[in-house]
Amino acid sequence: MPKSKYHTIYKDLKSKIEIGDYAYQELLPSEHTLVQTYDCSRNTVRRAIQELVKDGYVQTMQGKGVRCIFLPAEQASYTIGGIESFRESSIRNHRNGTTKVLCFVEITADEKITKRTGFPVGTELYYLQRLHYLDGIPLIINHNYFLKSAVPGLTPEIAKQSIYEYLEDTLHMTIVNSKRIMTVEKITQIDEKYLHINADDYNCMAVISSQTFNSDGVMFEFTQSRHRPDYFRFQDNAVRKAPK
Amino acid sequence: MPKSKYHTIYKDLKSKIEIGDYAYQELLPSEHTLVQTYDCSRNTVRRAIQELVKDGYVQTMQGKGVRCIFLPAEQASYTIGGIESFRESSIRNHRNGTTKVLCFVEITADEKITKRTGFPVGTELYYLQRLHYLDGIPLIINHNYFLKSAVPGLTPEIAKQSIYEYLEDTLHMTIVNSKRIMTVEKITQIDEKYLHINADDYNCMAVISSQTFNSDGVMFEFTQSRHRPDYFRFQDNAVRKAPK
DNA sequence: GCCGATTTGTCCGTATGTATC
DNA sequence: CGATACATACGGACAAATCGG
Repeated sequence: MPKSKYHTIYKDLKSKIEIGDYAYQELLPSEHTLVQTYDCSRNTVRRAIQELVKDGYVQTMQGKGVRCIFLPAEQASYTIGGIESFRESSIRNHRNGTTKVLCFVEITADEKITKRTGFPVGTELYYLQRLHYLDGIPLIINHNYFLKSAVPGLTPEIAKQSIYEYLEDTLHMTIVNSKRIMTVEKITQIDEKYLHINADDYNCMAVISSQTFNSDGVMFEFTQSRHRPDYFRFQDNAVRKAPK
Repeated sequence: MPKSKYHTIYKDLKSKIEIGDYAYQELLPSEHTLVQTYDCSRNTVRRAIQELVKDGYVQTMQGKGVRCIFLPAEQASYTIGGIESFRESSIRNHRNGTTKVLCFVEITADEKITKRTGFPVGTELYYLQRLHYLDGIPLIINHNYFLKSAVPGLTPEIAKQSIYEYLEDTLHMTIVNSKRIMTVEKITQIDEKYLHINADDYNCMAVISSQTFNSDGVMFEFTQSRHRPDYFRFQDNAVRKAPK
């Protein structure tokens, strides 16, 4: 939705890089040049470049310039990265994603749930189990805990489509950030049953546990995503901070 | 190393949050107030806050303020996150890390290596296998490929200590960013042998493949890190971008 | 509902520092 | 050494969202 100037420039540069207008290892035009190109201040150009750095598209070098380090990813497998709904990443990867709701109940957080999710004891929650298929193959089992007060009117029908679409488009919630922990865990009987994995083949799952916050600073979701290991691929770009 | 004003403010606010001066869900002082506190411009304060957002420490809300969303992590297990050497993360987690060099050879990239690492065919490389112990337990096997021309004078002795220390302190290289892909892969005989894992117990490993760039825009390292699944824990904070 | 005060978001122009060539 | 390029910092202006009266 951001139609700000810096965001426009960011998108323009990003697409130019993806198209190949700026090749791998090539220098982008200098900030001064970009200021003239986009008729804006240097701060605005710098902000756009900053976003590209975060994406791992370019690298700034004081005194030298801004170098493109974008390499088109091998889209062989299904990749995930930022905060995305299953539906969004399906579309981005040009796949056909569908969802089956295995379980949809209202629960109240007890000690055990509190320990796992971080919701205080007594909090009213929706608990869902959902199975995500990609091109007909069951890949992911999600265990979602949603804060009932923040996500009113959730139904199994919505859960079958896209909950994030409902939150953002209907409830006008803004999803902001997500703390995630990735681990590898033993396969469970539920995993085995729904994902059709042979434990002789793989006896582990890739697990992403996440706490997600909205723009009111409320943690409204805790989710444990259990991924079939042979289809799991998580991409990331990290920027080094000088130690100390 | 950065002794800039915004970095000083960033560190100060960060430590205040970690100490608990600003509690979970509490609002930080307004930008205007912070400007007076630190005697600087608003831009400088905003930049410091921006860093805290990236760290997942705070959340900004237009018209409301800046909310602290920092929760002290359960440091039960060994967590990794940003670009860090094994030595650095050992220290951060208050553990005793040691390294054993299993293999140290000079090789030239062939088709197979090129496909895996992204180094062009014919590139001269150091190839290392290293085993990392934490408190005496073998946890990680690293397969490192270093660009020989960018990392001259590397020795097994250095590899036993910290390669990043050598790169940064001795060669004065600046490590900038790292593209990482996390997957789950089947355990190999090498893994089994050195990490003492029983394949009946876990037959998978958490694998992080990374391409790392220095400030010259040169990809000087490709590494595959294979982690014992029962000790693997990767932390992350993602910021949602509006879809489209 | 309106209005004004507060707070963050965007954008501009300028000046100075630092690194590269 | 000077020219170029990015990094830091300042101050000001207006927009957008929020909140209280």
